[in-house]
Amino acid sequence: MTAVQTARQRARRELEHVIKATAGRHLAESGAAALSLRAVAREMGMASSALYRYYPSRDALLTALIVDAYDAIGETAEEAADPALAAGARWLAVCRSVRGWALVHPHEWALVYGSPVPGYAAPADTVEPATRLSRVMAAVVLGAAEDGTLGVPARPLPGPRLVTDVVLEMAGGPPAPPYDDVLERSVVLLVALVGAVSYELFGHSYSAFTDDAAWFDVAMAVAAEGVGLDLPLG
Amino acid sequence: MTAVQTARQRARRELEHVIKATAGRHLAESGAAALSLRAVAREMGMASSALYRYYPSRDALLTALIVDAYDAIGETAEEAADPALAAGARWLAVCRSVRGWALVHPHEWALVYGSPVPGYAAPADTVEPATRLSRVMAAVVLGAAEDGTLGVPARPLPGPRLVTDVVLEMAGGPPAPPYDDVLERSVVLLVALVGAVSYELFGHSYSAFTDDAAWFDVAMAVAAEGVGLDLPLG
DNA sequence: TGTACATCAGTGAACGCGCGTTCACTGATGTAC
DNA sequence: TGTACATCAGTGAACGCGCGTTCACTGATGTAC
Repeated sequence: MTAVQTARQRARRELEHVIKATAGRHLAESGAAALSLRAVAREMGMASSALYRYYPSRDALLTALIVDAYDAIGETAEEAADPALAAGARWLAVCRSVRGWALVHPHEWALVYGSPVPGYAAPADTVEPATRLSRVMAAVVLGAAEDGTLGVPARPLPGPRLVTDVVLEMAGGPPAPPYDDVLERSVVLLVALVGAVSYELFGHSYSAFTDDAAWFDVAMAVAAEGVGLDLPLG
Repeated sequence: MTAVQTARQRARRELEHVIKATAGRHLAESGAAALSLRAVAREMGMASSALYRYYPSRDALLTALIVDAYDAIGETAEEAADPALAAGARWLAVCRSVRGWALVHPHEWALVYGSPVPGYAAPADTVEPATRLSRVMAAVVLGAAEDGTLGVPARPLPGPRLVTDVVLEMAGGPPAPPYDDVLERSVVLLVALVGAVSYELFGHSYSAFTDDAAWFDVAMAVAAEGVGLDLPLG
C-alpha cells in the first residue's frame, strides 16, 4: 500500500518538477514579470486550472523558482571554493563561477538580485537559501584569517560592529582579534561581487569595456585589495 | 502671432510635464511594470487616448522617465562634488548624495539600475544621460591624480587598457603615466557605488547590518582603498 | 478476489479585470486674406 | 475688423488581448472490508 501510494505521490512529484522546469524555461526566456500560469499550462497541454493542484498561486510558483535560483547560485559557489587553493585564488574562483552562472541564467539572476518583482513579497522560505552564498564568502575570508594570509589592512574597518547578531550566528559566533572585522569584510566582498555581476548583466557595461571577463577580474581584485585579501591576477 | 503660437505650445509643454509628473508618481508608488497609460489618464481625468497626442506609446513615456532619472542622479552627484573638498572626501560626498537620492526614489533607481524592464529596449536617447554619473566619477579620480593625492597602488591594475575608446573620448583622451589606469579605477568606484546602493535598495541588506548608512560608508571606503584614493572616515 | 466507497488529478467554462492602441468625431484655437 | 479655412487637443467607443482564479464536473486511482 505504501508502495502504491508512493506511485501516485511520485507521479505528483514528477509533475510538480515538470511544471517548475517549464516555468523556469519561460522565466529564462521572458523574465519574471512575463511568467504566467496560463502560458505554462498551455505549453504543457494542460488546463491552466490544473496547475492549482500543485501550486496554490502564481506567487507560490515564483517562490519555488526563487528558492531554486538561490540554491543553484549557492551550489555553484560551494563547488568553486576549492580548499586546495589559497584564499585569494579561492575567492576569485568563487566570483568567476558565480559570474559564469549568471551569464547563463540572466533572468534567474535578475529574479533574485534584480529589482523586486512588483506586487511580490518574498516569504520566509527564501531567506535561508539566500544566505548560502554569504556563507561561502564568510568561509573564504575566515579561512584566510586562520591561515594568516589575510592582511591586517592599513586602516582597519571602524567599529562598532556593523553586522547584526543574525550574521554572527550564521558564522558561528564573533571572530577573534586582530580579525574582529572579518565578517564585515566578507560582506563587502559579497556586495562587490553581486554589484559587478549585476552591473554587467543589467546592461551598464555596454560598450564600456574591451574585455568584460578581464574587467570583472580587475574589479574583484580591487575589492580584495581593499579588504586585505591577497589576490594574484593571471 | 509668435506670441499666440507659443501660447498653445506652452499649454502643450505644460501638459506634457503634468503627464510626466503623474506618471512619475505612479512609478514611484508601484514601479515601472505597473505603470499604465490608462491609469495616468484616469488620474488626470482625461481619456487615455488623449495621451497619444503627447507620447506616441507607453515606451516613449517610460523613456522620458528614464532620461529624467538619469539626469536627476547626475545632477545630485554634480552638486555633491564640491571642489573645495579633498578628492577622497569629495568621492564620499558623491556616494552619499547618490545613495540619499536613491533612498528617496527607489523605483526610479530600480528603473535605471535594476533589472531591465521586460519588453523594453532602451533607445539611444538614454545613453548620454546615463553617462553623467560616470563623468563625475572620472572627474573625481582624475582630480586626485592631478593634485597628487591618488596613491599609486601597491599592485597597479594590469594592462592592456580595459575601457573602450568611447570611455576615453568621454574623458577627453587617455591619461598619462603613472596614472594610466585612472579611468579603470573610476569605473571600479562607479560599479562599487551602484552595487552597494542596489544591494541595499533591493532588499539584500535586510536584517544584516546594524546601521545601513555606516555600512555604506565602510563599503565605499574599502572600494576607495583598493583604488588608492585616500578616504578619511569620520 | 470482489465490491462499495473515498480520494484526488485534471477539465472546461466562466467571472471580472486591466491593458495598449486605433479611429472617426467634435469643438475650440489660431491663421490668411 | 470680419470671415472662411486649417490646425490640433481631446473624446468615447471599440478591438483584441492575456491574465489569475473559481467552480461544478468527470473519471481514474487507490482503500477498506
